[in-house]
Amino acid sequence: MARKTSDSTVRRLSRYLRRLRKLDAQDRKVVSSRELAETTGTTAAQVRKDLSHFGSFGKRGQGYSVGDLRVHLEEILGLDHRWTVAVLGIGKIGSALLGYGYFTERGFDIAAAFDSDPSKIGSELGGVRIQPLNALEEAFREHRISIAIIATPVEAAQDAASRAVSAGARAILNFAPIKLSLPEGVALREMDVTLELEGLCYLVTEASTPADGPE
Amino acid sequence: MARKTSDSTVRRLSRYLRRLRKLDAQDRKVVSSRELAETTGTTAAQVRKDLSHFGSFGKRGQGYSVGDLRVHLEEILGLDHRWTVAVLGIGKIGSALLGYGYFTERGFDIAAAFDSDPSKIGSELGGVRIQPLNALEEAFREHRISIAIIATPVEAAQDAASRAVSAGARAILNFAPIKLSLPEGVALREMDVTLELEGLCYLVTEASTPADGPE
DNA sequence: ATGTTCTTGTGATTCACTTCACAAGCGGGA
DNA sequence: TCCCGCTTGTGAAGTGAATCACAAGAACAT
Ligand SMILES: NC(=O)c1ccc[n+]([C@@H]2O[C@H](COP(=O)([O-])OP(=O)(O)OC[C@H]3O[C@@H](n4cnc5c(N)ncnc54)[C@H](O)[C@@H]3O)[C@@H](O)[C@H]2O)c1
Ligand SMILES: NC(=O)c1ccc[n+]([C@@H]2O[C@H](COP(=O)([O-])OP(=O)(O)OC[C@H]3O[C@@H](n4cnc5c(N)ncnc54)[C@H](O)[C@@H]3O)[C@@H](O)[C@H]2O)c1
Repeated sequence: MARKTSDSTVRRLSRYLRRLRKLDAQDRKVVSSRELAETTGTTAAQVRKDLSHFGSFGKRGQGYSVGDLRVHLEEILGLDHRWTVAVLGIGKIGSALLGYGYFTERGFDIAAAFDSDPSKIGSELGGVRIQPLNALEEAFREHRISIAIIATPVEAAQDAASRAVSAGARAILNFAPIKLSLPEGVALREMDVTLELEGLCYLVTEASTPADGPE
Repeated sequence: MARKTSDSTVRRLSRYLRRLRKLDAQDRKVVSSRELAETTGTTAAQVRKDLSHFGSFGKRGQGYSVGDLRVHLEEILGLDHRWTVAVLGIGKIGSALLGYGYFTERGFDIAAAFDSDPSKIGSELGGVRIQPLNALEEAFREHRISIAIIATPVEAAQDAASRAVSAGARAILNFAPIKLSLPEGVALREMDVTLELEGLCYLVTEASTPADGPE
């Protein structure tokens, strides 16, 4: 079964799942592609195409069973089990992540936190003890950590990421504004606030250029 | 001049600019599309296509002048002047943003911060005083704030965003995991950590399905 | 001048994602 | 049983972005 699902499809699937979990909590039994589309910001046809890529989960004339589709999506996305995560760099962003309660209920456990600053080591945040970098390899092995979140200063980010990968990380979520180079096969996503802000600037600027009138 | 630049192009332009600023600081005079591509994670042809959409800034056989191209990109992206930003919700994420020194050197000034918690109001963080929500309209007017960053709990996000828009915000950067509905013409970008994490889970899961062998 | 080398700018092409449109199918009512 | 309203699943068509490939041009050496 040769998958080749695009990033944008995966992002939408995540959104559908988020919605389905909410509907499930509200005891809704079925949902149509139209409703799912409206509440996640896409089109009904897109929803059906996305899902049809993995199987046919709906009933014609009726819609999708909220519970069933939820389970299917969790399986497709690999969210049918919990994931163990490590955070590297417990500064402003790292601390915020350790204190973010929502991760747990979404299936992510922050199992370890690392910092190079001796004065931070040993203290606890969000129930996680901050460890020195030399404890990294063992912690990754012990907790079978597969995802590392990089929240170090930009100069340290590449080293931190490489080390996490050597220790067994198979995916990196990077908060530092730098292009990481990682070995083939390691997944990478970026959270780049400045990049997004600059994108907004472009849109605002473009929208207010008086140069071109309507049409 | 009918622009219709795609999001992905704008994102790349931001990356080029980031690189150019660094090269400029290092006193590099010229750069080729090839080098720019390699250091930003794309292809030379893509770099040239992106730029050619706005004009021809290079010299054949030589490459691009770092300084000139930098200025052009700043102008294209609307980064040839400073932008004033407000943060709504000064909790874990909001505090991290107020303390993020890098914004200033990238042309963004956080001019105002708002929170609904009376115990936070009046205190200062990163040189910005936290204000009550009822000061929002005046502050937006006074500082001509056009970008609002939403860092409130998810339940408060829609209200906060709507209020910012009414007060004059033309762009929203949203950290809350919810689909905001905003009037036409207001730009929106999302920072959704959980969505990115879930995307990573999919990639890791997919990469390790033993089902399909190589090719 | 002429040739050589290098790199841009850009039509043409390929590729991938989105939208369209409709047959297939389900449930309910008469 | 047959019909009707509704929604899915999916080929086909449409759209837009990425890649290719090469002529045009710039500098420099001879
Ligand atoms: N604060 C923000 O709002 C914000 C916004 C966008 C991006 N970022 C990026 O996120 C990253 C972290 O930002 P921050 O504001 O939390 O920085 P910070 O300075 O508050 O924290 C960085 C932490 O990393 C630790 N550290 C340094 N070197 C390390 C190493 N080699 N291994 C492990 N830990 C190490 C430091 O001791 C410190 O505790 C930076 O790359 C920054 O550019 C931050
Ligand atoms: N902490 C994280 O690492 C993290 C990660 C991803 C996403 N988020 C999202 O970012 C948002 C903020 O998260 P946080 O962890 O900083 O939360 P938080 O609870 O630490 O802070 C929220 C702040 O918003 C304030 N607030 C509440 N209602 C408000 C209103 N109507 N107007 C203005 N301020 C209001 C609260 O007083 C509080 O100070 C949430 O939506 C969260 O889901 C947080």
